[in-house]
Amino acid sequence: MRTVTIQDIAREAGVGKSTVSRVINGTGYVHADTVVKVKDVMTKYNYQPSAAARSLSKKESDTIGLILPEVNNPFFADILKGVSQMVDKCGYTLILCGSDNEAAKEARALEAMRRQRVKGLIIVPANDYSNETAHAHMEKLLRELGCPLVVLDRPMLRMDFDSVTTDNFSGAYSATEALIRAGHKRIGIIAGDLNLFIGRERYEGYCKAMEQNGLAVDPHYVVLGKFDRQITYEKMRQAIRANQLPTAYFISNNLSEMGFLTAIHEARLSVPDDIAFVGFDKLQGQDIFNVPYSHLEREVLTLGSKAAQLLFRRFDNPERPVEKIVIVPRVKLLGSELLVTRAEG
Amino acid sequence: MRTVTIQDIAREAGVGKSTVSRVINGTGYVHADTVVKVKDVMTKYNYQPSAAARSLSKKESDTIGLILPEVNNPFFADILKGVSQMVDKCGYTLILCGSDNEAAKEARALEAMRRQRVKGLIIVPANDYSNETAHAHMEKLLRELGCPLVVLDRPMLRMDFDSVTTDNFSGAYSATEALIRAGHKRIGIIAGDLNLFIGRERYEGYCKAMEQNGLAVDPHYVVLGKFDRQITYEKMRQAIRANQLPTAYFISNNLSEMGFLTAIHEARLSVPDDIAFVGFDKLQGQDIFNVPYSHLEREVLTLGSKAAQLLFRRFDNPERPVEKIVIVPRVKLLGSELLVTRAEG
DNA sequence: CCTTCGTGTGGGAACGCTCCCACATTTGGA
DNA sequence: TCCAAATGTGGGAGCGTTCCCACACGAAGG
Repeated sequence: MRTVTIQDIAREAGVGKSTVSRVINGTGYVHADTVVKVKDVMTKYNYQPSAAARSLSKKESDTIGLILPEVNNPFFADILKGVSQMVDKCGYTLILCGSDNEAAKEARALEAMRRQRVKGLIIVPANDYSNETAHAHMEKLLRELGCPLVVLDRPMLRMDFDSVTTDNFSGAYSATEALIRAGHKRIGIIAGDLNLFIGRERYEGYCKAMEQNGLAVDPHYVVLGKFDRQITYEKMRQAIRANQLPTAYFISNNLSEMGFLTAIHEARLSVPDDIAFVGFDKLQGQDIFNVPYSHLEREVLTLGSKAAQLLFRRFDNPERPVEKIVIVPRVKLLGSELLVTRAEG
Repeated sequence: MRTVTIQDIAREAGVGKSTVSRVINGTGYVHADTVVKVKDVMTKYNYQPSAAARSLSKKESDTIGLILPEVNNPFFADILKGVSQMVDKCGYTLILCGSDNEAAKEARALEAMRRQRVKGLIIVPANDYSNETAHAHMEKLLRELGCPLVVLDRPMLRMDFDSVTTDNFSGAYSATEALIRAGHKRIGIIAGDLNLFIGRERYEGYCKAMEQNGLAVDPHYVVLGKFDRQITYEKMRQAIRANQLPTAYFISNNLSEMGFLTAIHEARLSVPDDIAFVGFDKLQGQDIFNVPYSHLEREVLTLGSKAAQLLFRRFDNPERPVEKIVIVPRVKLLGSELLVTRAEG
């Protein structure tokens, strides 16, 4: 039971394969009657043209590659959804690879994408390659790709690629400022991994907001959670036991937030009476509990679909100038009034 | 700047393209020196063979298709992770499509998979096709695929395909039984969509456990949440307002659980003192709150990787008998002692 | 009337691989 | 010593498309 080819369809319909090709692609002149006849035969044999043969012949595939650090992290899953929907809507096929945040796996994924001759690639880099050598290596890999590329979420320094990223600095700044406006003076930060670009940006946004408002950053209130749930949990336990808590925290990401909350609940501290906070991105299902879990909100699905759109726009016009879209997260206060009551002198 | 082909490599290395092909695939006889020479040239030119040309020639691709109802639902995201890792590990490339739980989109995804000539397909059906016509149509589509297939999570009746599914009946049964053993007599159910197979199975498991233990199913305690968060929330509000609560619930899935908890917290009821429950699948981050959120646990990542393994085993031996793996979820009680205190006379 | 253009159609080369076959060289056993 | 097997290599057909070119026909314009 061989798979049916364009030749089979042509023979059955009594036409040449060129005509069938024209019907499939809707190109050139074909008599209306012929179109009907050919389409009938295609339906009858349930024919689907081979993408491999087509892309070999056209020297161009209809696939879009996507490389994500972790496919089941809710944040990346949302990005995936956004990309997937847009890719699907525009008639492309999605090839997905996970890098598990490892440069080696990422390199392998890039090789797979090259073998597949993807028409375009969207990548959330495995890390931010702030190290010069690693950065140069990655840059080389991306250049070698030979297809349009969109860098998503994690910025790559100095790279003139299209990108969709978040304004981490201003996000952290406005989150911290919101706490200050609510009357807090002693504000801490659960910092992320300061070796990562986004970790530093968020830290600096926090510092700047403090400084601008005449508040000092107290090193005792800086918790190095490294974007990790377990680490954050342990550091927070320490801080609680040492009785070294500020009145509020800016928390650098959702995983740290989970570690933070676990420690807080364990110690039977209540939010925001004992401790207030604003987190970067919301926790899934946080709204179940009628507790004021303020956070920075960004349209994550939109991140993904915008990246895909950027790619398609580059297909249409390869010469257009590099476009860097920056998403500014908004502060969403779910318990602002409670925050105010916590204000100190 | 053309992409470099096997011919280019052959010319540069001073050998025939057949030899290069043998080096790439590690087949046949090639002199050790020649291997080194060819590999050097490939590295130098950063050559990657075209997957399209290869699969056209071999009449077989190295891609695996995956169709999921919702890519950003944490449950399916975990499945995706499991599949992705296994597919990657075995040197295949993953093509992903989302069906958004719509039969039409699913059919389009299947067409894409056929065009891509995927070597195998893993599918979580958009719905359970309990309707005869819909079922027959879907069955036809799957048969036409012409490649090995694994049905995942949602069983398709009467279909002799390899599959990995959950024993929903016994899961619901043991969850209900756990509540009974904890001393509860008045036990309700947040039922899922009873038009869906898994919804019915879970409902029947609950009924059976009640019956076997001499307890009656009180229709007042049957909440039809349809696996939907909002619907469950509203129905629960009603039940609370009408003061028609059992002492415990079996909850059919994680979305219902979210709706349930929202209503419970809103009414300031506490778990498990006012109301106890066991849910199907755990809520992400539920362990943040030191509250006894008992649930049915299943290794979701494993679901995905097992499906991939099943597929690969069928590649190795197309004639092997159909294998149906059934995962039995385990009851995980996080507050069993508290449940007991709630026991009635 | 012949030419030109618009419309409709078919054949063949090319895309970059794999795999079969042909052939050359070396090795080893009778 | 000779022949067969093992080792090593290259060429060409074929995979299923697209696309260029050739061609056929009728209508319109000179």
